[in-house]
Amino acid sequence: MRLLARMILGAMDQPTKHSQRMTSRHVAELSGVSQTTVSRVLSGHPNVSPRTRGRVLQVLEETGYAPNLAARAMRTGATDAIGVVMGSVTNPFYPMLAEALHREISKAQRTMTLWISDGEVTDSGEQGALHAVRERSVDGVIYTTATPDSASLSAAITVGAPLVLINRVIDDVRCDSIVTDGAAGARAAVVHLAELGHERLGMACGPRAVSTTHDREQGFLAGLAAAGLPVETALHYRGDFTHECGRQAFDRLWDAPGGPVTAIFCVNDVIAFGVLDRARERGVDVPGEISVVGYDDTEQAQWSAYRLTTIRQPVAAMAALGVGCLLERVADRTLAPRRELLPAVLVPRASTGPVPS
Amino acid sequence: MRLLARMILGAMDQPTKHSQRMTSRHVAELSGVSQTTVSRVLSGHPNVSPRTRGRVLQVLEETGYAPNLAARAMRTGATDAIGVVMGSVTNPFYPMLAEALHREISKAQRTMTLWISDGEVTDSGEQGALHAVRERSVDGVIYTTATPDSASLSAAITVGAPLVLINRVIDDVRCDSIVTDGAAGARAAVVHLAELGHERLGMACGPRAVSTTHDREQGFLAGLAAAGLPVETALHYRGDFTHECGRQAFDRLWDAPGGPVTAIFCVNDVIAFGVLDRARERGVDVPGEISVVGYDDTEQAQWSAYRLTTIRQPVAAMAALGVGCLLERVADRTLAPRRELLPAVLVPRASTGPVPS
DNA sequence: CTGAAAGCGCTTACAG
DNA sequence: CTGAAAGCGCTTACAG
Repeated sequence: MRLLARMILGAMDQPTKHSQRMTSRHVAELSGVSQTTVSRVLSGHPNVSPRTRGRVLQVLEETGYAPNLAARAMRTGATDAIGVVMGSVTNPFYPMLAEALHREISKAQRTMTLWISDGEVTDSGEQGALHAVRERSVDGVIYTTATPDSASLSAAITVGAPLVLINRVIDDVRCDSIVTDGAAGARAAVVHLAELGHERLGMACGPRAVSTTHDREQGFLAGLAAAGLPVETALHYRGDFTHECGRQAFDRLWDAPGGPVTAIFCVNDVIAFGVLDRARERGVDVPGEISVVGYDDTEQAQWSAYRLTTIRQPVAAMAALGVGCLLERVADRTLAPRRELLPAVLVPRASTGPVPS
Repeated sequence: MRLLARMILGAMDQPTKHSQRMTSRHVAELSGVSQTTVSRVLSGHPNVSPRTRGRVLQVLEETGYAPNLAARAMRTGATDAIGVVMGSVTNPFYPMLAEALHREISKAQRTMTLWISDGEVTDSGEQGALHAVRERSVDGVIYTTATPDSASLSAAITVGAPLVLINRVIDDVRCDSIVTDGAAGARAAVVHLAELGHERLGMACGPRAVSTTHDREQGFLAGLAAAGLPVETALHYRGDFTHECGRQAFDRLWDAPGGPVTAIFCVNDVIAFGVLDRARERGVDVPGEISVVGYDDTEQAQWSAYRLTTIRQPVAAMAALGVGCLLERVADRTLAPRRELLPAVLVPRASTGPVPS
C-alpha cells in the first residue's frame, strides 16, 4: 500500500503528466479509506470518525487535491458558475457594476462567466448566455442591460433557467429584477435644479425602450410638475448613451428655438461629460451659464474636469441583492419573481449652480 | 416508439420539469437510432449515412437539444472555458482589453470566466484563477495584470495549466507572453517632445516591479539619451496608476527644485488625466506652459476635456494573439513558451505643443 | 455505416 | 462509522 502510494505520488510530481491528475480515488488509496469516505470528508459530512477524518485531511493537504468540478457538476447538476451579461463596458458604470457583482459572486464561492455584447450585434452577449443556459454551463444568469425586444432573453426564460435582471426592468417578464428608483432619482435632480431657480430644463436621454431612460424621463416630468414648471418635450434630446450624444444634446438644447435651457439633466454620466465638454468647447461657463446633472456617479464625475452633480446608484447593494436573488432561485426554482427598488441619492457637486440672472 | 416519443416530448414541454431536460439518449429514442449515432451526428463524424443524419438533425432541431457541457467536459477533459484575470477595471484600458478578449474567446466558441482583483487583496483574482485551474473548471488562463511576486501565479504554473501573460511580462516565468513594445512607445513619446523643443521632461510612473512601468521607464531614459538630454531621476514621480497619482505628480514636477518641467510623460492615460486636471486646477495652460503625454489611448483621451497625446496599444491584436496562444497551448502542452512584442504607436493630439519660450 | 459498452470522477442512497 | 455500487450524460475505442 505504501509503495502504491509512492508510485502515485511520484507520478503526480511529473509536471508533464499533467493530463492525469489527482482524483479522490488516489486520495482514498493514500489514506487507506474508501473513495466514499474521502468524498464525505470533503463535503463535511458528519459521519466520519475524527481519526479517519484527520488522516484524510492530511493526505488532502499533502497532495493539494482539488475535486474535478465537471464531475461534480454532472452529479449535482450545478456548475457553481454564474453568468453576467453586459451590453457595454465603455460606459464606466458597467465596470463598476461588474466589479461589485464579481465581489458578491466570489464571496458566494462561485465563478463569474461574463458576456459582453459586441458593438455590432447588440444581442450577442445574451445569445452567449442563452447558449450556456442550454448547455447547462452556468447555474443562472444576471442580465444588466436587458431590453424588452431581446429574443435571446425570452428564449432563456422559456428554458426555465434562473434569471435576474439588474439595473433594468422589463414588464411582463417572469423573473426577478433589482433596480434603483430612477424616477425618484430624476425627480430629485429636477427638484435640486428648481431650488436653484432653474425653470427651463432640458434632458438628454437614451432610447425610449430602455427602462432606465423611461423611468428617469418619467421622474423628470414628475419633478417638473411638482415644481410647477412647464413640460416642453421639445427639450428632450434623444440619442444613445455616448459622450458624442451628450455633445449633440448640448448643441440642440443650447440652440433651442425658444432660447437656451439653463440646465440639462442627463440620463447617465457619460452623456453629461459630453454635455460639459461641448459647453467647454463653445466657451459656455458651467455652472455660470448652464447647470448639468448626470446619473450613476462614476469615478470620473468627481474629477476636477467635471465635478459633476449626479445621482448615485447603490451599486454594491444592487449586486448583493442580485446575486442573492439568483442563488435563492437556483436553490428553489418555484420562488415567485421578486422586484426590488433601491433608492438613488443626489450627489451635488460644482456642475450645478443658481440660474443665471 | 412514437408514443414514447410523444411522452418524452410532452415532459419536455413542462417548464416546471426543468431539472430533467433533454439528453442525447432522448434524441436517440426519438430518432430511432442509438445514442452513439446521435453523438456522431453532433460531432460531425463522417461515418453516418445521409438518411440517418437527416433524421437525427431534424429531431435535434425540433427538440432544441444542447449537449450537457459538464458531461462532455468529464469525458474530454476540456471545459471550453477560458479564464481572464484582471487587476483593475477602474482604469478604462482594462475594459477595452476585456472586450477585445471576449470577442476573441467568443469567436473561438469558448466562454470567458473573469476574475477581478479585489481592491484590498490585489492577488484575489489570481487566487480565484488558481483555484479554477486546480478544479479544472477552465482550460487555461490569461493574466492581464501579472506581477512577479504573485504566489498564485507561480502556483498555477507549477500545476502545469496553460497560461498566457498579456500586457505584462515576467522574467524567468515559463509561459507565453504578449506585450506591446513599451520601451519603443515611451521612446517615441520622448522623441516627439524633444522635437517640440522640450528639454526638461518629467515622468509619472507606477510601481517599479510592474513590467509595463519598467519598460516604459527604460524607453523614456533611452529617448532622453537619443535626444541628447540629461537624465534627472529626481523628475521621476512614482505612485500608483490612479488619477490622484497624476495630480500629485503634477504638483511634484511643476514645483520641482530645479524649476518646473515643460513636459510630463505618464505611464498610462488615467495618470495623464490627473496631471491635466491638476494643471487646470492650478491654472497652468496645456500645452502652452506644459505638455502631457499618456499611454493606452483610452476613449477619454480624445474627449475635448483632455485631447491627450498618447501611445496606442494594438488591443485587438494583443487579444487575438493571447487567445490564439492559449488555445494552441491547450491543444499541445509541450509547446515552447512564446514571446510576442507588438508595436505601439504615438497618437499626437492637443496636449503636446512647442516648449514655452 | 451502426450499436453495445466502458469509463471520465464525482455524490448519494443503500447495506452493513 | 464505513464501503460497494449505481448513475449523472457524454465520447470513443471496439466489434460487427
